[in-house]
Parts: sequence; structure tokens; C-alpha cells
Amino acid sequence: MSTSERLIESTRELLWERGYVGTSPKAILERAGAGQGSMYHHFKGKPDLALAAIRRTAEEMRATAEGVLGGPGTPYERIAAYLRRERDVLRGCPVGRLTMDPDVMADAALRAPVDETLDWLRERIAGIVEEGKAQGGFAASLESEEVAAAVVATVQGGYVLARASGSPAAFDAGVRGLLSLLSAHNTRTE
Amino acid sequence: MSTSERLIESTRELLWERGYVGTSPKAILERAGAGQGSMYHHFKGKPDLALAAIRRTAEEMRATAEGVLGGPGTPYERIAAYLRRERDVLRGCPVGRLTMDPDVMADAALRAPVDETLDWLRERIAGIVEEGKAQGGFAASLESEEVAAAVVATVQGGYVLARASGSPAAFDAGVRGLLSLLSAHNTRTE
DNA sequence: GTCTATATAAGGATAGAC
DNA sequence: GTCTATCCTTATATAGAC
Repeated sequence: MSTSERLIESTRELLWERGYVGTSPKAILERAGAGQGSMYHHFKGKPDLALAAIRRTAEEMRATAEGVLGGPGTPYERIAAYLRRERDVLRGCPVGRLTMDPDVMADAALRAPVDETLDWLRERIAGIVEEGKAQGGFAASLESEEVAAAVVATVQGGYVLARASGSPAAFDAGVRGLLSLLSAHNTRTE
Repeated sequence: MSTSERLIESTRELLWERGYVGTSPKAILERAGAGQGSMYHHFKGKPDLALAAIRRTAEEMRATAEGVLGGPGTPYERIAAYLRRERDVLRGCPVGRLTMDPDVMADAALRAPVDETLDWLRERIAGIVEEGKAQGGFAASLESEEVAAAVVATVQGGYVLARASGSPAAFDAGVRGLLSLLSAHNTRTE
């Protein structure tokens, strides 16, 4: 792996573990096994490197979500698969956590990938709910954008609960709770 | 307000805005209008001051939640009132956001109030769901702990979505989505 | 109790040698 | 491209005067 690649990957890890504010160039360099010269040769500085890292992480999250949401099954099953997908729950969401980072939110460039990814996710799920309504699986009374927001919020909030309690159980409980409520609106149970 | 009080209040504000890692003693002192001597006279250091601030914030959040959850109405109405309670959505949850702070999570003392508060909240709501089941308002098939986790997660995740999109609308959408799912399990609609 | 030094380390970046 | 040296600022804390 090239030095530039190692810098990006190390930054991705540290942003996930410690956030932007909590990540120093020094820590990145140590993890990447690179010197300062390399970092400032390949990137303009911390924000520039972080941008590359955030963009990649956002893309990855999108691809992972699409892999499940675009898979086989009824709309309900695809949403359930997304919610139940295997996760490193205690590490939190590498994208969602950035919303709590003041320096990320204050920088339009750093913030854009976060915003776009979470937005895309909600729209993607809302579209699946619409599919379900059209096929008759989901009750027509459901507001797809609202259900989608509840789904994504349950995941993002689940990370918070799990990290607070130090156990993935709270995440799983939230997911099961939401699915139990949602399944009542799903008439295609074959 | 005493100097000690001003220090705690300033710390509370900064922890909310920037988290623990992003808050420096210097910034606290400036906001409190105090000198370094005062801070190190009243508190052992940054972690000690932060602990006082976090404890107070946690107590306040609990009192606010109890004010709504312990209010009048059916179980469904009380949970709905909690979800719809007025919030400064874009600021996020002053307790929940600390779960993304590595230095808070690494310190058992700082972490305890966060853990306890979110735990209490889930249990409190689970108890209300149980009430609803006993009274016949909620379907007996609901798992109260799971529904409670979904409720709290929707709130915590709603903050994430709202901050990402820069608008409280996403929070409100998630809340409405969850309530629309939950209301179908509520037979006391008088 | 509060203030002003003072101290050590870390954050973040530049300069220039190799 | 990468390294080391150097720079200025901030983070966090201590010491001691008032």
C-alpha cells in the first residue's frame, strides 16, 4: 500500500475511533508509519487529508447499505435485512458520529459527504417503503419519508445506546422494537 | 452566580457544543470570565470539572424527561409527549453526544452518568409500555424493553439526522414515523 | 479565592536537506 | 517523495504573589 493510501486508511480509523477534533496529525503519522514530510507532500493539511478519508468512508457506507437494500426479498425483508445487518456496534457509525464533531460541521467540505450519505440513505429506504405500498405489502397509510427517517434514526440512535451501556444489546433491542412495530403494517408475510 | 457555578455552567455549554475532547480549560475560563487560579482552586483539573458538569446535565435531562413521562395521559400519549417535546434539535443531545467522545468513554467516572441516564430513560419508558399493556391500550405482543429502546434510539438518531441535514425536519420526520407505527398498536384512541 | 507567571507537552504547519 | 529541524500556538497544569 502506498504511503498516501496508508495515510488515508489511518485517518479513517482514527476518525472513527476519536473523531476529527480528537485526531492529531501526529497520531495519524504514527499509525501510518510515515513522517510529516509525506503527509504535507500528499495533502494540504489535516482538513484535506480528513476530506479524503471521510469521502471514502461515506462511499463505503453507501455501498454496504446498497448491498443489503438492493438485495432480494420483499420491501419489509430488505429493510429488516438492513437493520439486522452485522455491525461493529460498539464502534458506532463512522459517518454518523461526525455529525457530533464541531469542526466537521463547521467546514462545508467536510460536512457534505456526511450530509449526502445520510440523506441518500433516507431516500433509498423511503423508496423501498413506497415500493411496499405499491405492491400492497405495506399499509398505504404509511408516510414513506417518515418511516425511513425512523429506520435510520433507530440505527444511529442504537449506536448511542449501545455505546452508553457498553453492550450491543441495546442496539439489537431497538432494532427488534422497530421491526415489531413495522411488521404489523406488513401484510405480505409469506 | 459564584465563580464555581460559572465554571460548571460554562463547561456544560462547551461540552454540549464541542464535546469533551474539543473543550479546553482555556475556553472554559474565557466563557466563565475566570482565571486559571479559580479553576484549579475549585476543581482538580479538567476531568473533575467536566464530571461536575456532566452530572448536572444528566440530572437535568432526567428531570426534563420525567416531567413529560410522568405527566397526565394514556401511556401512548405520554410517550408521544416525550417524543414531541420541544427540543433544540440542532444542538443535539447533551448527554447522548458524550457517547461519541473517546475520552469520556475511556473514563469510568465521566461515563457513569451518561450510561445511567440513558439506561434509566429506557427503563422508564419500558415501564410505561408495560402500563399500557396492562391497561389494554398497547398490544400484549409488544416487548416493552424493545419498544423503549426504539423510542430512545429514534430520539438520539433523530439528532444525528437533523444535524447532518442542518434542519430539525429530519428529527420530526423520524418521530412521526415511529409514532405512526406505534399508534397502530394502541387501541385506546379516545 | 483569585491573579499572574512559568513549565512541559502536544497540535499543526513550514523549510530545506537528502 | 521522504526525512529531520524548526516554528508558533494551544493544552493542561503548577507555583507563588496578592
